[in-house]
Amino acid sequence: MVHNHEHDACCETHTKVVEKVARELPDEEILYDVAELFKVFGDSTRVRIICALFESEMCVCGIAEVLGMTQSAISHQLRVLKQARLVKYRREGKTVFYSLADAHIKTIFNQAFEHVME
Amino acid sequence: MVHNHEHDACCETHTKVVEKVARELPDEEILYDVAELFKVFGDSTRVRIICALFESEMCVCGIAEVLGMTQSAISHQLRVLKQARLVKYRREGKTVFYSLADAHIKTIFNQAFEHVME
DNA sequence: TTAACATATGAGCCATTGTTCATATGTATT
DNA sequence: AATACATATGAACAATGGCTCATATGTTAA
Repeated sequence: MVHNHEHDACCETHTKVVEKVARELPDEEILYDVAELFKVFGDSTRVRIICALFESEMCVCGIAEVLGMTQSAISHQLRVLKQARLVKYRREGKTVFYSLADAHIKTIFNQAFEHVME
Repeated sequence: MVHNHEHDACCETHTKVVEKVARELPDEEILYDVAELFKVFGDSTRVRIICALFESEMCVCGIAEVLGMTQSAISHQLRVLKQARLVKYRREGKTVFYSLADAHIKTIFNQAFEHVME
């Protein structure tokens, strides 16, 4: 038989906790946005781009050279970072320089580094 | 013609920056692990599970009830969180209680919330 | 040991996504 | 205007990933 947990013993017992947690959980929409933000961070190419930009603003082909990837691949990923408002850019002649747009990024990444190095 | 950026004007001009950034970029392996960590955070179901566990330890079917999802779906995601060493669990009879295993998670999530709410 | 409950897991399906390739857009120089 | 360089973008393909369904494992009580 397929499980139906609406009225099983375990959840009956813990109804108080379930209701409390359900009440205090942040809005669906915010949780979705947080997941979307982490999704952007959840790719090693984008992580490497962000870490490169921690050091200095860079042009697209500069980033491509540092990471050993094609200009097209980098440009596509910069688009993702741009849409998430994580990078900003300025044009200088033919060249476009990208840099980080948000101060929270550094804090988030520092904590992440601490976690993976423990 | 296919672009070849090994010796173009832009990267010639910015060689200094490229070399500096390439030198200071963290190890490949660490950057990969950081991306893997964010990948785990980059799903709204897992974000909701983590936020639920911020409030209280919970059993699997309790989490399933709070999120309105099947026990199987939650169990699969808890496995991912377990493998990333983000949650721990204790058994009490038939029930398994999950809770958060790492203090960095709270800090990372607080910063993420601040970013999406600005 | 049999039945019932709580959780875990493997296979399969559908959707998402990162890269490549080709090409378009934008800018400066001649 | 024509060429060259820097960047952006669309289509297509392969790979990844989350959920469902069925079933297995683990635990307790009768």
